Amino acid sequence: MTKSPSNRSPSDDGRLRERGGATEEKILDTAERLFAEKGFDAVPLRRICKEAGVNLASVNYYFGSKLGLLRSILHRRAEPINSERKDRLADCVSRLPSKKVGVEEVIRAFIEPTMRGEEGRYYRGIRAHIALNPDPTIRSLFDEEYYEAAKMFVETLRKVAPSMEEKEFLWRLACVYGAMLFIPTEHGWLPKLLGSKHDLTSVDDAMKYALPFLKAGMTAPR
Amino acid sequence: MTKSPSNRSPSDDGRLRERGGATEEKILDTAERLFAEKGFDAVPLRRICKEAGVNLASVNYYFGSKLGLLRSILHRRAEPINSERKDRLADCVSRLPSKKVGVEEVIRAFIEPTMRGEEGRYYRGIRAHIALNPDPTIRSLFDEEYYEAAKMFVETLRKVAPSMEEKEFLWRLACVYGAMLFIPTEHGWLPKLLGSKHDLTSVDDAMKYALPFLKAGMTAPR
DNA sequence: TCTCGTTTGAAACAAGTGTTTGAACTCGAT
DNA sequence: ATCGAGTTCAAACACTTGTTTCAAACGAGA
Repeated sequence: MTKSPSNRSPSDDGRLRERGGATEEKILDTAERLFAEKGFDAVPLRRICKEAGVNLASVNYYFGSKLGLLRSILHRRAEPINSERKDRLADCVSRLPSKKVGVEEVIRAFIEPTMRGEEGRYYRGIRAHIALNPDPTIRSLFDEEYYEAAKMFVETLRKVAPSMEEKEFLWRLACVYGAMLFIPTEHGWLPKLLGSKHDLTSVDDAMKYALPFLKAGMTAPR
Repeated sequence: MTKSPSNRSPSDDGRLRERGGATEEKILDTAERLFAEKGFDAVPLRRICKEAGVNLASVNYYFGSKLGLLRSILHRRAEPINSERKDRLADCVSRLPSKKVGVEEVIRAFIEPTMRGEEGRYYRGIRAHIALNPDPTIRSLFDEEYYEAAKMFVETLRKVAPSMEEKEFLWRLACVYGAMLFIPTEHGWLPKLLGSKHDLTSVDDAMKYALPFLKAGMTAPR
Protein backbone atom coordinates (compact mmCIF):
# COMPACT_ATOMS: atom_id res chain seq x y z
CA MET A 1 0.00 0.00 0.00
CA THR A 2 1.47 3.34 -0.98
CA LYS A 3 -0.44 5.81 1.10
CA SER A 4 -3.69 4.37 2.41
CA PRO A 5 -6.97 4.52 0.52
CA SER A 6 -8.45 2.39 3.28
CA ASN A 7 -11.45 3.95 4.94
CA ARG A 8 -12.84 6.30 2.39
CA SER A 9 -12.95 5.14 -1.19
CA PRO A 10 -10.33 6.33 -3.65
CA SER A 11 -12.96 7.53 -6.10
CA ASP A 12 -13.16 11.13 -5.01
CA ASP A 13 -12.07 12.76 -8.22
CA GLY A 14 -14.86 12.33 -10.73
CA ARG A 15 -12.62 11.31 -13.64
CA LEU A 16 -14.06 8.43 -15.58
CA ARG A 17 -12.49 5.24 -14.38
CA GLU A 18 -12.52 2.22 -16.63
CA ARG A 19 -12.60 -0.63 -14.13
CA GLY A 20 -11.83 1.25 -10.91
CA GLY A 21 -15.27 2.51 -9.89
CA ALA A 22 -16.78 -0.59 -11.43
CA THR A 23 -14.99 -2.84 -8.96
CA GLU A 24 -16.21 -0.86 -6.00
CA GLU A 25 -19.79 -0.94 -7.22
CA LYS A 26 -19.70 -4.60 -8.11
CA ILE A 27 -18.63 -5.39 -4.56
CA LEU A 28 -21.34 -3.15 -3.14
CA ASP A 29 -24.08 -4.65 -5.30
CA THR A 30 -23.08 -8.25 -4.78
CA ALA A 31 -22.53 -7.93 -1.04
CA GLU A 32 -25.85 -6.15 -0.65
CA ARG A 33 -27.67 -8.97 -2.37
CA LEU A 34 -25.86 -11.73 -0.47
CA PHE A 35 -26.26 -10.04 2.91
CA ALA A 36 -29.97 -9.75 2.18
CA GLU A 37 -30.15 -13.45 1.35
CA LYS A 38 -28.02 -14.94 4.12
CA GLY A 39 -27.06 -12.26 6.62
CA PHE A 40 -23.88 -10.35 7.34
CA ASP A 41 -22.01 -12.93 9.39
CA ALA A 42 -23.05 -15.83 7.23
CA VAL A 43 -21.52 -14.53 4.00
CA PRO A 44 -17.73 -14.84 3.64
CA LEU A 45 -15.79 -12.19 1.76
CA ARG A 46 -14.53 -14.94 -0.52
CA ARG A 47 -18.04 -15.66 -1.71
CA ILE A 48 -18.79 -12.00 -2.33
CA CYS A 49 -15.61 -11.58 -4.34
CA LYS A 50 -16.13 -14.73 -6.34
CA GLU A 51 -19.67 -13.78 -7.32
CA ALA A 52 -18.66 -10.20 -8.01
CA GLY A 53 -15.73 -11.37 -10.09
CA VAL A 54 -13.17 -9.32 -8.21
CA ASN A 55 -10.09 -10.12 -6.20
CA LEU A 56 -10.37 -10.90 -2.51
CA ALA A 57 -8.07 -8.08 -1.48
CA SER A 58 -10.29 -5.49 -3.16
CA VAL A 59 -12.70 -5.39 -0.25
CA ASN A 60 -10.03 -4.36 2.22
CA TYR A 61 -8.53 -2.04 -0.35
CA TYR A 62 -11.74 -0.11 -0.90
CA PHE A 63 -13.60 -0.50 2.38
CA GLY A 64 -10.90 -1.21 4.95
CA SER A 65 -12.72 -4.14 6.49
CA LYS A 66 -15.84 -6.25 6.22
CA LEU A 67 -17.60 -3.94 8.64
CA GLY A 68 -16.52 -0.99 6.51
CA LEU A 69 -18.17 -2.67 3.55
CA LEU A 70 -21.41 -3.00 5.48
CA ARG A 71 -21.16 0.64 6.50
CA SER A 72 -20.83 1.66 2.86
CA ILE A 73 -23.77 -0.48 1.83
CA LEU A 74 -25.92 1.17 4.47
CA HIS A 75 -24.74 4.66 3.66
CA ARG A 76 -25.29 4.35 -0.08
CA ARG A 77 -29.01 3.66 0.40
CA ALA A 78 -29.69 5.61 3.55
CA GLU A 79 -28.27 8.88 2.29
CA PRO A 80 -30.91 9.68 -0.36
CA ILE A 81 -33.65 8.29 1.89
CA ASN A 82 -32.73 10.58 4.76
CA SER A 83 -32.25 13.49 2.42
CA GLU A 84 -35.80 13.19 1.13
CA ARG A 85 -37.12 12.59 4.63
CA LYS A 86 -35.56 15.79 5.92
CA ASP A 87 -36.87 17.83 3.02
CA ARG A 88 -40.40 16.59 3.44
CA LEU A 89 -40.37 16.86 7.23
CA ALA A 90 -38.96 20.38 6.99
CA ASP A 91 -41.81 21.20 4.69
CA CYS A 92 -44.28 19.83 7.22
CA VAL A 93 -42.70 21.88 9.97
CA SER A 94 -42.90 25.05 7.91
CA ARG A 95 -46.62 24.55 7.42
CA LEU A 96 -47.16 23.70 11.07
CA PRO A 97 -48.53 27.06 12.22
CA SER A 98 -51.32 26.90 9.65
CA LYS A 99 -52.41 23.56 11.14
CA LYS A 100 -52.71 22.13 7.65
CA VAL A 101 -50.46 19.18 8.36
CA GLY A 102 -51.57 15.99 10.04
CA VAL A 103 -50.25 12.78 11.54
CA GLU A 104 -50.72 10.88 8.31
CA GLU A 105 -48.61 13.24 6.22
CA VAL A 106 -45.76 13.20 8.73
CA ILE A 107 -45.69 9.42 8.92
CA ARG A 108 -45.88 9.22 5.17
CA ALA A 109 -42.95 11.60 4.80
CA PHE A 110 -40.91 9.29 6.98
CA ILE A 111 -41.93 5.93 5.60
CA GLU A 112 -42.48 6.44 1.89
CA PRO A 113 -38.84 7.18 1.03
CA THR A 114 -37.72 3.91 2.57
CA MET A 115 -40.21 1.82 0.66
CA ARG A 116 -39.67 3.22 -2.80
CA GLY A 117 -37.22 2.23 -5.49
CA GLU A 118 -36.51 -1.11 -7.09
CA GLU A 119 -32.78 -0.65 -6.49
CA GLY A 120 -33.41 -0.78 -2.74
CA ARG A 121 -35.08 -4.18 -2.99
CA TYR A 122 -32.25 -6.06 -1.32
CA TYR A 123 -31.36 -3.25 1.01
CA ARG A 124 -34.79 -3.23 2.60
CA GLY A 125 -34.25 -6.85 3.49
CA ILE A 126 -31.05 -5.96 5.28
CA ARG A 127 -32.18 -2.93 7.23
CA ALA A 128 -34.30 -4.66 9.85
CA HIS A 129 -31.58 -7.25 10.25
CA ILE A 130 -29.12 -4.47 11.08
CA ALA A 131 -31.48 -2.36 13.14
CA LEU A 132 -32.46 -5.27 15.36
CA ASN A 133 -29.07 -6.97 15.43
CA PRO A 134 -28.14 -8.03 18.95
CA ASP A 135 -24.55 -7.01 18.43
CA PRO A 136 -24.12 -3.34 19.37
CA THR A 137 -21.23 -3.02 16.95
CA ILE A 138 -23.49 -3.85 14.05
CA ARG A 139 -26.52 -2.01 15.36
CA SER A 140 -24.60 1.21 15.83
CA LEU A 141 -24.13 1.39 12.07
CA PHE A 142 -27.89 1.77 11.79
CA ASP A 143 -27.98 4.34 14.57
CA GLU A 144 -25.31 6.49 13.00
CA GLU A 145 -27.02 6.42 9.65
CA TYR A 146 -30.59 7.06 10.72
CA TYR A 147 -30.41 8.93 14.01
CA GLU A 148 -30.68 12.45 12.69
CA ALA A 149 -33.68 11.99 10.41
CA ALA A 150 -35.39 9.81 12.99
CA LYS A 151 -35.04 12.50 15.61
CA MET A 152 -36.57 15.02 13.26
CA PHE A 153 -39.45 12.64 12.59
CA VAL A 154 -40.13 12.04 16.25
CA GLU A 155 -40.12 15.73 17.09
CA THR A 156 -42.41 16.60 14.23
CA LEU A 157 -44.80 13.77 14.95
CA ARG A 158 -44.96 14.83 18.57
CA LYS A 159 -46.27 18.22 17.49
CA VAL A 160 -48.99 17.04 15.14
CA ALA A 161 -50.14 14.08 17.22
CA PRO A 162 -52.83 14.53 19.86
CA SER A 163 -51.38 15.67 23.13
CA MET A 164 -50.45 12.78 25.41
CA GLU A 165 -47.91 11.98 28.07
CA GLU A 166 -44.42 11.13 26.94
CA LYS A 167 -44.66 7.55 28.04
CA GLU A 168 -47.72 6.90 25.95
CA PHE A 169 -46.18 8.62 22.95
CA LEU A 170 -43.11 6.43 23.27
CA TRP A 171 -45.16 3.26 23.18
CA ARG A 172 -47.18 4.31 20.17
CA LEU A 173 -44.01 5.34 18.44
CA ALA A 174 -42.61 1.88 19.03
CA CYS A 175 -45.60 0.37 17.26
CA VAL A 176 -45.05 2.64 14.26
CA TYR A 177 -41.37 1.79 14.17
CA GLY A 178 -41.96 -1.92 14.48
CA ALA A 179 -44.39 -1.94 11.61
CA MET A 180 -42.09 0.17 9.48
CA LEU A 181 -39.13 -2.12 10.04
CA PHE A 182 -41.05 -5.34 9.66
CA ILE A 183 -43.08 -4.70 6.54
CA PRO A 184 -40.22 -4.42 4.05
CA THR A 185 -38.52 -7.57 5.31
CA GLU A 186 -41.41 -9.58 3.97
CA HIS A 187 -40.26 -13.15 3.93
CA GLY A 188 -43.66 -14.39 2.81
CA TRP A 189 -44.58 -15.73 6.19
CA LEU A 190 -47.78 -13.79 6.79
CA PRO A 191 -49.26 -14.41 3.33
CA LYS A 192 -48.54 -18.11 3.78
CA LEU A 193 -50.25 -18.00 7.14
CA LEU A 194 -53.33 -16.50 5.54
CA GLY A 195 -53.20 -18.71 2.50
CA SER A 196 -53.07 -15.46 0.58
CA LYS A 197 -51.44 -14.83 -2.76
CA HIS A 198 -50.88 -11.16 -1.99
CA ASP A 199 -47.55 -9.87 -0.77
CA LEU A 200 -46.35 -6.81 1.11
CA THR A 201 -44.02 -5.35 -1.47
CA SER A 202 -46.06 -2.60 -3.11
CA VAL A 203 -45.38 0.98 -2.01
CA ASP A 204 -48.83 2.07 -3.09
CA ASP A 205 -50.46 -0.62 -1.01
CA ALA A 206 -48.30 0.26 1.96
CA MET A 207 -49.46 3.85 1.76
CA LYS A 208 -53.05 2.79 1.13
CA TYR A 209 -53.33 0.17 3.87
CA ALA A 210 -50.58 0.63 6.45
CA LEU A 211 -50.83 4.41 6.76
CA PRO A 212 -54.48 4.41 7.90
CA PHE A 213 -53.59 1.76 10.44
CA LEU A 214 -50.73 3.78 11.87
CA LYS A 215 -52.68 7.01 11.82
CA ALA A 216 -55.59 5.42 13.65
CA GLY A 217 -53.22 3.96 16.23
CA MET A 218 -51.40 7.20 16.72
CA THR A 219 -54.55 9.26 17.17
CA ALA A 220 -56.56 6.73 19.14
CA PRO A 221 -58.21 8.15 22.26
CA ARG A 222 -57.73 6.56 25.60
CA MET B 1 -20.67 -42.36 21.81
CA THR B 2 -22.48 -45.47 22.96
CA LYS B 3 -25.84 -45.29 21.27
CA SER B 4 -26.70 -41.72 20.22
CA PRO B 5 -28.31 -39.21 22.53
CA SER B 6 -27.77 -36.58 19.84
CA ASN B 7 -30.96 -34.89 18.77
CA ARG B 8 -33.28 -35.29 21.66
CA SER B 9 -31.86 -34.83 25.12
CA PRO B 10 -31.05 -37.86 27.24
CA SER B 11 -33.00 -36.54 30.20
CA ASP B 12 -36.26 -38.34 29.58
CA ASP B 13 -36.44 -40.30 32.79
CA GLY B 14 -37.17 -37.92 35.60
CA ARG B 15 -34.65 -39.35 38.04
CA LEU B 16 -32.70 -36.71 39.85
CA ARG B 17 -29.45 -36.17 38.08
CA GLU B 18 -26.57 -34.61 39.97
CA ARG B 19 -24.72 -32.78 37.23
CA GLY B 20 -26.37 -34.29 34.16
CA GLY B 21 -29.44 -32.13 33.71
CA ALA B 22 -27.54 -29.23 35.17
CA THR B 23 -25.09 -29.25 32.27
CA GLU B 24 -27.84 -29.15 29.68
CA GLU B 25 -29.55 -26.26 31.42
CA LYS B 26 -26.34 -24.34 31.96
CA ILE B 27 -25.66 -24.51 28.24
CA LEU B 28 -29.19 -23.42 27.41
CA ASP B 29 -29.13 -20.50 29.82
CA THR B 30 -25.69 -19.27 28.86
CA ALA B 31 -26.22 -19.61 25.13
CA GLU B 32 -29.56 -17.84 25.39
CA ARG B 33 -27.97 -14.90 27.12
CA LEU B 34 -25.00 -14.70 24.76
CA PHE B 35 -27.10 -15.05 21.61
CA ALA B 36 -29.27 -12.22 22.92
CA GLU B 37 -26.19 -10.07 23.46
CA LYS B 38 -24.21 -10.76 20.30
CA GLY B 39 -26.25 -12.86 17.89
CA PHE B 40 -26.22 -16.49 16.86
CA ASP B 41 -23.37 -16.43 14.35
CA ALA B 42 -21.22 -14.12 16.41
CA VAL B 43 -20.99 -16.35 19.47
CA PRO B 44 -18.60 -19.33 19.23
CA LEU B 45 -19.44 -22.56 21.02
CA ARG B 46 -16.15 -22.23 22.86
CA ARG B 47 -17.28 -19.02 24.49
CA ILE B 48 -20.62 -20.49 25.51
CA CYS B 49 -18.95 -23.51 27.07
CA LYS B 50 -16.32 -21.49 28.85
CA GLU B 51 -18.89 -19.16 30.42
CA ALA B 52 -21.18 -22.05 31.25
CA GLY B 53 -18.29 -23.97 32.78
CA VAL B 54 -18.89 -27.09 30.71
CA ASN B 55 -16.84 -29.01 28.20
CA LEU B 56 -16.91 -28.06 24.54
CA ALA B 57 -18.16 -31.45 23.41
CA SER B 58 -21.24 -31.21 25.62
CA VAL B 59 -23.08 -29.06 23.11
CA ASN B 60 -22.85 -31.65 20.37
CA TYR B 61 -23.55 -34.39 22.87
CA TYR B 62 -26.81 -32.86 24.04
CA PHE B 63 -28.00 -30.87 21.04
CA GLY B 64 -26.33 -32.50 18.07
CA SER B 65 -25.13 -29.22 16.58
CA LYS B 66 -25.03 -25.49 17.13
CA LEU B 67 -28.27 -25.16 15.19
CA GLY B 68 -29.79 -27.85 17.36
CA LEU B 69 -28.86 -25.80 20.39
CA LEU B 70 -30.65 -22.79 18.94
CA ARG B 71 -33.67 -24.95 18.20
CA SER B 72 -33.78 -26.10 21.81
CA ILE B 73 -33.46 -22.54 23.09
CA LEU B 74 -36.41 -21.51 20.96
CA HIS B 75 -38.50 -24.51 21.88
CA ARG B 76 -37.98 -24.18 25.60
CA ARG B 77 -39.51 -20.70 25.64
CA ALA B 78 -41.98 -21.00 22.79
CA GLU B 79 -43.69 -24.10 24.08
CA PRO B 80 -45.37 -22.59 27.16
CA ILE B 81 -46.08 -19.39 25.25
CA ASN B 82 -47.90 -21.19 22.47
CA SER B 83 -49.67 -23.41 24.94
CA GLU B 84 -51.17 -20.42 26.71
CA ARG B 85 -51.95 -18.73 23.42
CA LYS B 86 -53.92 -21.70 22.18
CA ASP B 87 -55.86 -22.00 25.42
CA ARG B 88 -56.84 -18.36 25.44
CA LEU B 89 -57.61 -18.25 21.73
CA ALA B 90 -59.71 -21.40 22.02
CA ASP B 91 -61.60 -19.69 24.82
CA CYS B 92 -62.20 -16.70 22.57
CA VAL B 93 -63.46 -18.93 19.78
CA SER B 94 -65.84 -20.71 22.11
CA ARG B 95 -67.38 -17.39 23.12
CA LEU B 96 -67.54 -16.17 19.55
CA PRO B 97 -71.23 -16.87 18.92
CA SER B 98 -72.24 -14.71 21.86
CA LYS B 99 -70.33 -11.80 20.30
CA LYS B 100 -68.77 -11.05 23.67
CA VAL B 101 -65.20 -11.16 22.36
CA GLY B 102 -63.45 -8.30 20.61
CA VAL B 103 -60.31 -7.46 18.67
CA GLU B 104 -58.52 -6.28 21.78
CA GLU B 105 -58.99 -9.50 23.68
CA VAL B 106 -57.79 -11.62 20.77
CA ILE B 107 -54.67 -9.54 20.26
CA ARG B 108 -54.02 -9.59 23.98
CA ALA B 109 -54.34 -13.36 24.07
CA PHE B 110 -51.65 -13.55 21.42
CA ILE B 111 -49.23 -10.94 22.68
CA GLU B 112 -49.38 -11.08 26.45
CA PRO B 113 -47.87 -14.57 26.80
CA THR B 114 -44.79 -13.51 24.85
CA MET B 115 -44.14 -10.44 26.95
CA ARG B 116 -44.48 -11.96 30.37
CA GLY B 117 -41.93 -13.62 32.59
CA GLU B 118 -38.55 -12.45 33.77
CA GLU B 119 -36.97 -15.73 32.65
CA GLY B 120 -37.78 -14.84 29.04
CA ARG B 121 -35.86 -11.56 29.25
CA TYR B 122 -33.02 -12.69 27.01
CA TYR B 123 -35.20 -14.83 24.81
CA ARG B 124 -37.34 -11.90 23.78
CA GLY B 125 -34.21 -10.22 22.51
CA ILE B 126 -33.46 -13.23 20.34
CA ARG B 127 -36.85 -13.86 18.84
CA ALA B 128 -37.00 -10.92 16.46
CA HIS B 129 -33.43 -11.66 15.44
CA ILE B 130 -34.49 -15.18 14.46
CA ALA B 131 -37.84 -14.26 12.97
CA LEU B 132 -36.30 -11.64 10.69
CA ASN B 133 -33.07 -13.47 9.97
CA PRO B 134 -32.22 -13.34 6.28
CA ASP B 135 -31.03 -16.93 6.31
CA PRO B 136 -33.97 -19.27 5.62
CA THR B 137 -32.28 -22.03 7.60
CA ILE B 138 -32.39 -19.92 10.74
CA ARG B 139 -35.74 -18.36 10.03
CA SER B 140 -37.43 -21.70 9.56
CA LEU B 141 -36.74 -22.50 13.20
CA PHE B 142 -39.07 -19.65 14.08
CA ASP B 143 -41.66 -20.79 11.57
CA GLU B 144 -41.73 -24.33 12.88
CA GLU B 145 -42.10 -23.15 16.44
CA TYR B 146 -44.75 -20.49 15.97
CA TYR B 147 -46.68 -21.43 12.85
CA GLU B 148 -49.53 -23.29 14.48
CA ALA B 149 -50.44 -20.75 17.16
CA ALA B 150 -49.97 -17.90 14.70
CA LYS B 151 -52.42 -19.49 12.29
CA MET B 152 -54.95 -19.85 15.05
CA PHE B 153 -54.47 -16.19 15.96
CA VAL B 154 -54.91 -15.00 12.41
CA GLU B 155 -58.07 -16.99 11.88
CA THR B 156 -59.60 -15.84 15.13
CA LEU B 157 -58.68 -12.24 14.56
CA ARG B 158 -60.20 -12.39 11.10
CA LYS B 159 -63.52 -13.31 12.64
CA VAL B 160 -63.68 -10.61 15.28
CA ALA B 161 -62.20 -7.82 13.15
CA PRO B 162 -64.44 -5.63 11.01
CA SER B 163 -65.08 -7.21 7.65
CA MET B 164 -62.54 -6.17 5.04
CA GLU B 165 -60.92 -7.61 1.96
CA GLU B 166 -58.13 -10.09 2.47
CA LYS B 167 -55.47 -7.78 1.12
CA GLU B 168 -56.29 -5.06 3.61
CA PHE B 169 -56.41 -7.54 6.47
CA LEU B 170 -52.98 -8.81 5.49
CA TRP B 171 -51.47 -5.34 5.64
CA ARG B 172 -52.99 -4.54 8.99
CA LEU B 173 -51.84 -7.86 10.31
CA ALA B 174 -48.32 -7.01 9.21
CA CYS B 175 -48.44 -3.85 11.31
CA VAL B 176 -49.55 -5.82 14.36
CA TYR B 177 -46.83 -8.37 13.82
CA GLY B 178 -44.13 -5.80 13.29
CA ALA B 179 -45.01 -4.00 16.49
CA MET B 180 -45.18 -7.26 18.40
CA LEU B 181 -41.75 -8.37 17.22
CA PHE B 182 -40.09 -5.00 17.63
CA ILE B 183 -41.27 -3.94 21.06
CA PRO B 184 -39.55 -6.66 23.12
CA THR B 185 -36.21 -6.19 21.35
CA GLU B 186 -35.91 -2.80 22.99
CA HIS B 187 -32.34 -1.74 22.52
CA GLY B 188 -33.02 1.67 24.03
CA TRP B 189 -32.93 3.46 20.73
CA LEU B 190 -36.37 5.04 20.79
CA PRO B 191 -36.15 6.34 24.36
CA LYS B 192 -32.77 7.86 23.52
CA LEU B 193 -34.33 9.48 20.47
CA LEU B 194 -36.98 11.06 22.65
CA GLY B 195 -34.63 11.94 25.44
CA SER B 196 -36.92 9.84 27.59
CA LYS B 197 -36.05 7.88 30.67
CA HIS B 198 -38.88 5.42 30.11
CA ASP B 199 -38.31 2.05 28.53
CA LEU B 200 -40.46 -0.51 26.75
CA THR B 201 -40.00 -3.46 29.04
CA SER B 202 -43.12 -3.46 31.20
CA VAL B 203 -45.87 -5.94 30.30
CA ASP B 204 -48.47 -3.81 31.99
CA ASP B 205 -47.48 -0.78 29.97
CA ALA B 206 -47.47 -2.81 26.78
CA MET B 207 -51.03 -3.88 27.46
CA LYS B 208 -52.02 -0.40 28.53
CA TYR B 209 -50.46 1.53 25.68
CA ALA B 210 -49.71 -0.77 22.74
CA LEU B 211 -53.01 -2.66 22.79
CA PRO B 212 -55.19 0.42 22.24
CA PHE B 213 -52.91 1.40 19.37
CA LEU B 214 -53.22 -1.98 17.68
CA LYS B 215 -56.94 -2.20 18.30
CA ALA B 216 -57.50 1.24 16.82
CA GLY B 217 -55.41 0.33 13.79
CA MET B 218 -57.15 -2.96 13.30
CA THR B 219 -60.64 -1.49 13.51
CA ALA B 220 -59.96 1.75 11.67
CA PRO B 221 -62.52 2.57 8.98
CA ARG B 222 -61.42 3.33 5.47
C1' DT C 1 8.98 6.67 -23.53
C1' DC C 2 9.37 6.78 -18.99
C1' DT C 3 7.55 7.75 -14.78
C1' DC C 4 4.57 7.21 -10.69
C1' DG C 5 0.47 6.82 -8.19
C1' DT C 6 -3.45 3.70 -8.49
C1' DT C 7 -5.37 -0.68 -8.86
C1' DT C 8 -5.32 -5.77 -9.30
C1' DG C 9 -3.49 -10.39 -8.42
C1' DA C 10 -2.03 -14.84 -6.18
C1' DA C 11 -0.48 -16.38 -2.18
C1' DA C 12 0.30 -16.58 2.49
C1' DC C 13 -0.93 -15.55 7.38
C1' DA C 14 -2.64 -16.17 11.91
C1' DA C 15 -6.37 -17.15 14.29
C1' DG C 16 -10.75 -19.23 14.94
C1' DT C 17 -14.63 -22.35 13.53
C1' DG C 18 -18.02 -26.48 14.37
C1' DT C 19 -17.41 -31.14 14.95
C1' DT C 20 -15.46 -35.77 16.13
C1' DT C 21 -12.79 -38.99 18.71
C1' DG C 22 -11.79 -42.24 22.20
C1' DA C 23 -10.40 -42.73 26.66
C1' DA C 24 -11.61 -41.65 31.51
C1' DC C 25 -14.91 -40.99 34.92
C1' DT C 26 -19.55 -41.45 37.66
C1' DC C 27 -22.87 -43.94 39.88
C1' DG C 28 -26.95 -46.75 40.52
C1' DA C 29 -28.21 -51.63 39.69
C1' DT C 30 -26.74 -56.29 39.87
C1' DA D 1 -17.17 -55.70 43.70
C1' DT D 2 -18.53 -55.53 39.10
C1' DC D 3 -20.92 -54.06 35.40
C1' DG D 4 -22.48 -50.86 31.92
C1' DA D 5 -25.03 -46.96 30.38
C1' DG D 6 -24.63 -42.17 30.75
C1' DT D 7 -21.62 -38.33 30.93
C1' DT D 8 -17.38 -35.59 30.91
C1' DC D 9 -12.91 -34.52 29.20
C1' DA D 10 -8.62 -33.02 26.48
C1' DA D 11 -7.08 -33.31 22.19
C1' DA D 12 -7.23 -33.45 17.50
C1' DC D 13 -9.50 -32.78 12.94
C1' DA D 14 -10.57 -30.55 8.87
C1' DC D 15 -11.64 -26.46 7.20
C1' DT D 16 -12.99 -21.48 6.93
C1' DT D 17 -12.43 -16.91 8.41
C1' DG D 18 -10.83 -11.71 7.78
C1' DT D 19 -6.70 -9.63 6.80
C1' DT D 20 -1.99 -8.67 4.96
C1' DT D 21 1.74 -8.84 1.78
C1' DC D 22 4.20 -7.54 -2.12
C1' DA D 23 4.97 -8.11 -6.87
C1' DA D 24 2.70 -7.25 -11.33
C1' DA D 25 -0.29 -4.61 -14.40
C1' DC D 26 -2.42 -0.42 -15.64
C1' DG D 27 -2.99 4.35 -17.40
C1' DA D 28 -2.61 9.24 -17.60
C1' DG D 29 0.89 13.17 -17.42
C1' DA D 30 5.74 14.72 -18.28
